[in-house]
Amino acid sequence: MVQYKKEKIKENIDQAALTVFAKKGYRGTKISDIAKEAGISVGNIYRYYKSKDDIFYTVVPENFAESIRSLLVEKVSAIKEKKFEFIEDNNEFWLLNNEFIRFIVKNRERILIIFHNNKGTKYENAKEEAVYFIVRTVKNCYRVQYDQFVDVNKDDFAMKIIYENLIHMTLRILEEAKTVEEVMKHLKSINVYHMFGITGLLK
Amino acid sequence: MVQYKKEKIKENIDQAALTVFAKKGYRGTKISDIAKEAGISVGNIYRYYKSKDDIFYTVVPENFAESIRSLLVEKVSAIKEKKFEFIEDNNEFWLLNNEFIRFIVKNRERILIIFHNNKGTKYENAKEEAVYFIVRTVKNCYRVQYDQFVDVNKDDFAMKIIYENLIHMTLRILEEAKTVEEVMKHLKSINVYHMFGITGLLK
Amino acid sequence: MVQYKKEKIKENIDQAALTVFAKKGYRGTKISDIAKEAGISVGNIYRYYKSKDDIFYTVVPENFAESIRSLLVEKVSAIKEKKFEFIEDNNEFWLLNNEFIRFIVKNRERILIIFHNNKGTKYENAKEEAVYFIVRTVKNCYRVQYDQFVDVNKDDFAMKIIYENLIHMTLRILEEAKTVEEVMKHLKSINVYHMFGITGLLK
Amino acid sequence: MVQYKKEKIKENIDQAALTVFAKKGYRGTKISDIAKEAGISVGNIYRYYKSKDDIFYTVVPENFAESIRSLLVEKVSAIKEKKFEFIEDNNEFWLLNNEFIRFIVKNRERILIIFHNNKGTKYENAKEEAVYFIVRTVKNCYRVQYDQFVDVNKDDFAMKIIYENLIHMTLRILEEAKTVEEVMKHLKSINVYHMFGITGLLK
DNA sequence: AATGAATGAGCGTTCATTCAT
DNA sequence: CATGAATGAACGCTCATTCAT
Repeated sequence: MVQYKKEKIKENIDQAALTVFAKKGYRGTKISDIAKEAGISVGNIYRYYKSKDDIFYTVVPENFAESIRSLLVEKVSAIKEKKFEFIEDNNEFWLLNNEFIRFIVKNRERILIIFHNNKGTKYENAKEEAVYFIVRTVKNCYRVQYDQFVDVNKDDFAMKIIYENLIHMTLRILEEAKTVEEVMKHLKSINVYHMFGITGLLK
Repeated sequence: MVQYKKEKIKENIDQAALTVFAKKGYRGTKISDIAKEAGISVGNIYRYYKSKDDIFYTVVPENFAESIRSLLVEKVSAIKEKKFEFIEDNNEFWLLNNEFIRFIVKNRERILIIFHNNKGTKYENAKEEAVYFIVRTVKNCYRVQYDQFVDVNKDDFAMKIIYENLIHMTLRILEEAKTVEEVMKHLKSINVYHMFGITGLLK
Repeated sequence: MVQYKKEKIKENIDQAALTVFAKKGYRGTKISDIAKEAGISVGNIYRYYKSKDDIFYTVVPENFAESIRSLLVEKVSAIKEKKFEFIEDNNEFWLLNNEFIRFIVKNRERILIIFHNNKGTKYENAKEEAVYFIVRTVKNCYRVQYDQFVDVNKDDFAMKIIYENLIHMTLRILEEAKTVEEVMKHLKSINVYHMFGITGLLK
Repeated sequence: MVQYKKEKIKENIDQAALTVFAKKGYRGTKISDIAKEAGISVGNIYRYYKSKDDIFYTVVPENFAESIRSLLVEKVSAIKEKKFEFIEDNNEFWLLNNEFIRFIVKNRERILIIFHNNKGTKYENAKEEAVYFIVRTVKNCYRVQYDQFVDVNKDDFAMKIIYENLIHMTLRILEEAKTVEEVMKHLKSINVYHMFGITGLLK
């Protein structure tokens, strides 16, 4: 029972920390903000965590960041198997499957923190690294068109920017859309946009 | 000579401030960071500026932010006059003219600060406002297709995200490309990408 | 209990602030002086007050300064009603009534700060203004003698000095005498001195 | 010639220092204030003086403070020889002789600094000490009346206050009157006031 | 020798962390 | 255990003092 209560408080802190970190960023977040959000005292937080860093890397652990990276690898790799026609009539396209969406919606704060509000943390390069991997995968997937494009335009960097912003758009959707359905709808729109855009560009 | 030297130091501080503010944001920047970057002492900065705010709003003045806004208005409004065919064979398309590019390249840090690293400054809503305006203009430009799309998909938000990211991509290019030529090349790519994407989406 | 403690600390700070401000003046007072006098840490003061100014104008509020001014108006105006004979055999003379003395003794530091140690505060002109008012009142009271004296001696300034120093003597008494009785006794002496002096001068 | 010039600059600094110290007090005075007043550069001041303290105790030397004290001793002691009748028809009374007035007018800033604007300096107790001496002298002079008064009223402190304020009034006159004549005129008034006051009190 | 730009110690203030209750 | 008051290190800024020219 005591154990239960203790666990409950920890969860409150965790959720409060996620909320506040996602809203104000690491540096902009005061311990007192988290305490207020969690409905407990400042001092009590230190019964559960030994520092601001400890809270941060517990609620947004490095292995979660790696999971996201792996998931991205898996999802992006899956593109190879898909055909372009999927875009318009198939919801299974790219990232758009319920399981995945549910996952990112459930972990929206964590993801936003890792890729968006990461000033002062280890994740400052997270977005860059994710993009690097995605672009590499896309290269392999659309090798012919991609190489041709890059060869002709010498613009590997444009690809990087474009995929970085595909991530960015996804994050923005997570930031404002709260339900799986909403997120799904917006993601569909930006994926159509992206597929037409990237296909047109590589043509 | 003394005057020259003094002017030189001020320029050093300005450049150092731009560099550090663009990298660490307003709040993340310590006066000592700027001093170190400028190669002078902390106290000496206060011979040239009377506060951190003074430095910030001198190197990134509000009327510059307004210039950018006006320029965006002008540029985006110009879309109305253009036809889609311009995309592929005409460099005059959208933002792509030398004068404009040279301007944004010259002012890259300033622009990055206003739209990217603006926490704790008056510019916190700059990106949102710019996007709001652009979307409104685009609505008028592509009224029929736009209304149809939003009507069918109820996804005004996707449009907002897409244009926000058009800006974001431009900023990312500015962040990494240093020469007018590079910026121009990358901008062309992402504009082709965007035009195909938006046209495909609204179809 | 906690509430009690908190209130106690605030009172400690207030008293410490009054003591130190009265001794060293506003500018000469460091937050660390107040902290030391109050027996607490520097940072802790900021749990109770948000700035040095906040401390100052809380312990010496502007409306207190106005009360003093009003009280002086009232007391000095009362001179008109009194006759000179009161001097020697009547304690009701001028400022000398228990209620008033008790008030100024209770608020000794505050009064000293307002009229004596006011560099860098809103009260820099408090003494000058009080003197101006008193001289004006006295002029009306002793109009004939006063005009004659000033006319003959062209020495309005001497009157200003004399009343300024009547205030000054009162302040000095407050500075060193701690009890109502002591203050009363000394005030009586200086009032006798003053009445003989001013009467002799105007004769 | 160079020596002459150097001496001239030193005098400028001295005069500037006196002016500014008298106006703003020791702590309120910046080296740059003195430099500006002297019409030279900040750095140059350090060719003539090695610190702010050095300037201060050069322009207001401790032996000058002692001279003033001695002069007061001499002047106050002279009271013994005078009779009360001097008050009204004799300008030689007490401090009122040309030589003395000319001296204090000439050294007005120094005197004001020692007795008035002495926060943060060795002279913080100068006024108190001067008063102590004067009161002691007066005690001897008017021994009979004084002892009687103090005996009856137990108010040694009132005497202290009264003489302190005689000094204070003199200082205020020095502060605002610039010519020997003016100072003389005002001093006469306050001396009449004082003699009537003290005589009345001791009666 | 003169200038005024440069330095850094110190004060006011904030906030992560500790501790008395 | 929980609380929130207390602490002190660190940042923004000022100004006495030093130094390059």
